[in-house]
Amino acid sequence: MRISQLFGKRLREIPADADTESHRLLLRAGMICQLSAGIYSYMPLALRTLRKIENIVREEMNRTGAQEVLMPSLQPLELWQKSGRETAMGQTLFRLQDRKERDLVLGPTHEEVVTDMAGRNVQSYRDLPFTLYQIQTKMRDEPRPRGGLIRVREFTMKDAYSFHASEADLDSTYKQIVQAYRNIYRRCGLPAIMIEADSGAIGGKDSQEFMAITDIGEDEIIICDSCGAGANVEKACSIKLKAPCNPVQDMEEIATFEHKTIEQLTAFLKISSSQTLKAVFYHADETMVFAVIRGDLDVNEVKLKKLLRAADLRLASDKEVKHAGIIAGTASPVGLRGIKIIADESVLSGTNFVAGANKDGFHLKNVNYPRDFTADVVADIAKAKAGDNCTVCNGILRTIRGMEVGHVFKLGVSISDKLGANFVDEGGTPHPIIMGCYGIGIGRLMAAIIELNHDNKGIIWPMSVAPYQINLCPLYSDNAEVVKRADSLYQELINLGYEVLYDDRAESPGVKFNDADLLGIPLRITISPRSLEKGCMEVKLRSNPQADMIALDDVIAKIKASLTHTCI
RNA sequence: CGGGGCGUAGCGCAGUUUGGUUUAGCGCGCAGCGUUCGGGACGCUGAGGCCGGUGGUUCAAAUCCACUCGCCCCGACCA
Repeated sequence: MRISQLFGKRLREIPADADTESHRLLLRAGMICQLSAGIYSYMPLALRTLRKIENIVREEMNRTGAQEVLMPSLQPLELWQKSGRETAMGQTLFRLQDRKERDLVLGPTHEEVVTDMAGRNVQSYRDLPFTLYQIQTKMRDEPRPRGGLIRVREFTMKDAYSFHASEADLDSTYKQIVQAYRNIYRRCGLPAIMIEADSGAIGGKDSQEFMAITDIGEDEIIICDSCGAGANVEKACSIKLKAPCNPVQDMEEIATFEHKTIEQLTAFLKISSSQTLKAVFYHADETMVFAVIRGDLDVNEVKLKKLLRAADLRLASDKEVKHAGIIAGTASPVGLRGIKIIADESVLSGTNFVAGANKDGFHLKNVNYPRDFTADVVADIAKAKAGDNCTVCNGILRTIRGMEVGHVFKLGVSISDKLGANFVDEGGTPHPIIMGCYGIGIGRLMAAIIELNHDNKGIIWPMSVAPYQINLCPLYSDNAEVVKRADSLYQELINLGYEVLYDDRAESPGVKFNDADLLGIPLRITISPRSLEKGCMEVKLRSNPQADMIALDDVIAKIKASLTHTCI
């Protein structure tokens, strides 16, 4: 491709609305064009990279034995009502009606459609197992699109679904797909780690996410450097610091005046926050929930929501708190009646806590579980944090941020059961098909690759996903010898099957070099009168500041070697 | 949905507080000609705007008021 013919302008100035590096670079390189919030066109360079990523994904999926299909974006709302996920998806679902006023949705994902299709084509355990996948457009009315391609409303996703007669069989396919995912990230030049994840509203057993580690990532990850275990903070468990344990003493009321928050209370009483109990009130599906946790910890709302099996969980309003007879600032589980109490395990890991007295200006000293109060449920509802200990190896945990570039989980029968997708076993008994599902956002993967592969000049594409392999860069377009050499090398490289971006413009060297760095094509070949006088061309890797002067006769061999060497 | 910011030429911005000196400007980019050229060259000439939209106030609105649409960021949310 000649740059003079290439559609899409490179920008010198940084677009004002772009805050993340991948967004800025995608815009500056002329790769994407925004149509609306979270809705983008992919221009020729971007599409080439997307296609390469798709092909890597396709190869690795095919290698697991998965079969490619293509399912519709237009889906009857009815299917979503049947699966029960219409409400779970809420406003994220794009809805529309056809001319007969039948309700449709634009598919945000395809569990429903694929399960329906599987159900129609499976009768017996003999028809199982199989895995289907597609590379297709998803539409989600995200509340807040952001960061260019990082969170968008219309995007391409590879989504795969596996169908099994047994859990053991699901486990084995799951492992294969995880390996395929690792291969995909490696081949795309994107370091990604696998962590434990919450399976979300969809339910299911195991769930893992693949994360590209970057500060602009939307997820917080708790990670252990000693054993390598990692988990999304939504899911992470940890061993908390011990609170002082002393002989149990009698409970007594103490005046604490205006000291209401944990900070004020600990300063006033000169104790550590781990010697206090904190109360947090939630509104879970129309009922009030009172959560009790040690004062030095925070409630993990995802864990709590899951524990309560609540569709909706939010902090209770001041009004609701008051209505429940709770005095905020000195709320207490002691003597509380008529409200569901959930206690974090940490209430067991200390003694003689200071808790509220549910009486303005007073707190209770020496509160002990279960002597002084009991909970309906005692469970782990605490947020893991940096400095806690790893539950696997007791190492010290730390926090990093990550960008989700893949998600796999064991769905089980949650969808197939509702949609009546059954098989009969050897004995002729029907069972819902056991499922797994596996997703990779292709566009987001491209954005992640840029986030992790760039410098202050521009993108540094890994060879495997670069829009072109070679940037042919002749300087001084009025020099006949340069042009002749460049034209013939361009033709020769194309004949050899290489993908070449030929900078045939009459621009100054500075402009060409800067554009080359911005576009990030892995190999740059510079042809100039100066190098030709020495009987050479200049060969340079984008990832390497040094260029090599290569004798004309050796240039092709050098290019071949460089490409083989940098191909992943 | 809560909080903040922004809509003026393809891009980046000034002008808006205090309405009139603006025929609405600057830089980049764009077109033509010439001189240049190893890390975003220079000169000359030129094109390009219903100042997001609608309605008001006024002799007069990019500028004041009301409504509205759109975009970005933080939070909530996120199979």
